[in-house]
Amino acid sequence: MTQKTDTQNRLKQVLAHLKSLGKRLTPQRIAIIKAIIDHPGHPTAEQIHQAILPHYPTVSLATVYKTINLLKAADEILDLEFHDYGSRYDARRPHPHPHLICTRCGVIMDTELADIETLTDGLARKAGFSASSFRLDIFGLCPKCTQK
Amino acid sequence: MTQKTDTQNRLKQVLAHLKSLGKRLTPQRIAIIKAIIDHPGHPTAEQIHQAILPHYPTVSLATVYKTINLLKAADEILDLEFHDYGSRYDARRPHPHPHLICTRCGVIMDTELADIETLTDGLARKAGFSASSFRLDIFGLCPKCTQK
DNA sequence: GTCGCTGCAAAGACTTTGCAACCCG
DNA sequence: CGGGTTGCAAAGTCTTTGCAGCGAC
Repeated sequence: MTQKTDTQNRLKQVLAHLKSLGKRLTPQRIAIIKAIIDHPGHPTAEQIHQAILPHYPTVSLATVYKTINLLKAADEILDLEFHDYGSRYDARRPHPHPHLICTRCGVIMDTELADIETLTDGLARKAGFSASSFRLDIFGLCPKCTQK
Repeated sequence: MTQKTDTQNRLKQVLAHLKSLGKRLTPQRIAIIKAIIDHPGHPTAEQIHQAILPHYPTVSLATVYKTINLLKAADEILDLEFHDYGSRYDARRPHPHPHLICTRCGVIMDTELADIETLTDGLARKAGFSASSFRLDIFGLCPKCTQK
């Protein structure tokens, strides 16, 4: 219930932002963005495409990529580029946050670390950098795979 | 001087490890590994290849990739996979460490953070993960690009 | 009605693979 | 000498791009 209204609000938020940027809200875009936000995990472009096909059988994978790039330009999506697990997207929480990746089953979990930006900013400043973003991936075994 | 013996020692260390794994030390491999270690920055596969060609004109890019994968399997190289800046390699310091990446000029700098593994291990444990590795990239502007 | 967007197919960048010849140990 | 390694070319994966037609505003 709360879950549902959350994703609905997030969808409205993203669509409003795109509109304010002068972008057109085509049915394809709305369907793609909805699919990304509704996905419980961190879907690949292919998975997003598959989720939409039942509703819009003519939507092409190219349009999915174009929409993802649109969202990236608007800072409304997080693009996790893995060579081993493909590019994964997160439009629910576009703000950078650490991820835990299971090297056995490939599951990706979100985490939070309150002072992470203080830490990365400090590291950057020491070297004369001005930090604007970060990415922290922690690889290991998830609870299920640890047991086995 | 010290710099030179450092890279020489590192080269010997890597070669000894490969030998202990039963791998053959071909001239190509030695040249490739030396080129990666001698490179002051974080070279691409292409840059490694170019660095070797004057000495071994017949070495193919495929062999460079194969050797890189050999080093990865032996945990003797760090593979920084960027979509925007290509895959970059670091055979000097194969142990994971944070990197600073300039989003304007593309320079990649090494950093150290003493308690980083305590931090990542803690984050992982909270979620029931057992961490084995990590990657921390901090994006921003390098000192030179900040000035401009 | 305009001009951005879509869908198709083709191109593109990067990396891996198949295979015959080669050569390290 | 045997089997790992090399070099070439071809294949493979993922993503982007060109372009004609379409449709959101």
